Amino acid sequence: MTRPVSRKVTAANLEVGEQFRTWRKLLRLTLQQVADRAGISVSTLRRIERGDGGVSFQSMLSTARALGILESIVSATDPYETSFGRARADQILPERVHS
Amino acid sequence: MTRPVSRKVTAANLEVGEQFRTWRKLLRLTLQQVADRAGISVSTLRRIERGDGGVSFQSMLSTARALGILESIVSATDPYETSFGRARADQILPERVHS
DNA sequence: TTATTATCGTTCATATGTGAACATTTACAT
DNA sequence: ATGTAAATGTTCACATATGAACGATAATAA
Repeated sequence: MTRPVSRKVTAANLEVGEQFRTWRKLLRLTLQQVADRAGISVSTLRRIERGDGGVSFQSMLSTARALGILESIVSATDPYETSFGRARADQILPERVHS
Repeated sequence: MTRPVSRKVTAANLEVGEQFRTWRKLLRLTLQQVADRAGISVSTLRRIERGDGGVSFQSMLSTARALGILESIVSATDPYETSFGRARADQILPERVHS
């Protein structure tokens, strides 16, 4: 990444990290337990919760799965979940691109 | 990442990549345009859309911001957006951890 | 208190993501 | 059909994420 990361992105990264930590606490799991379930190291999980930029998206998704919120993330990026996406899709896209 | 990534995570990664691409098409933007707005290279953006594992979370968030769906992702991971999170939070957590 | 566990903050070697450049193929408009 | 822009798929040097190990601190229980 050549260009410095925008503040909004940094803030989002930080917030997601805190939310992951909150999820873990709600589930009464330790860093070790979640790391094991996610298949990542405790080091990386701590980086995630710290909002440390640069953690791989895979590690994030694996952690999300370990916390039971993977589907939630996937739906959040689905254009067809928004009125804008549904409205524009019919005009622009020939057909649904994803299932 | 020592342990192989789970199939569900791989599928999620793939799906998010497709969705990002759909968003870009809906907005009638080229790879170059989105990459510029996100502050990442076209190479990385292509890896994202391809669902190529291992792209940094920062790059994903930067791209999400360029597509206008950053907030959507952040709320997707918010425990307080779920009934479970709200219900358990009062019992377990002393106070809200994040704003 | 003491013991036990969890979390934190380092450092370091290794693995891997990143950006750039190139040629090639596809898509789109005229 | 022809020309132009976009997308693709390599390769490569460089930057950086990853996992492990260490000690220190904090939290929890006995």
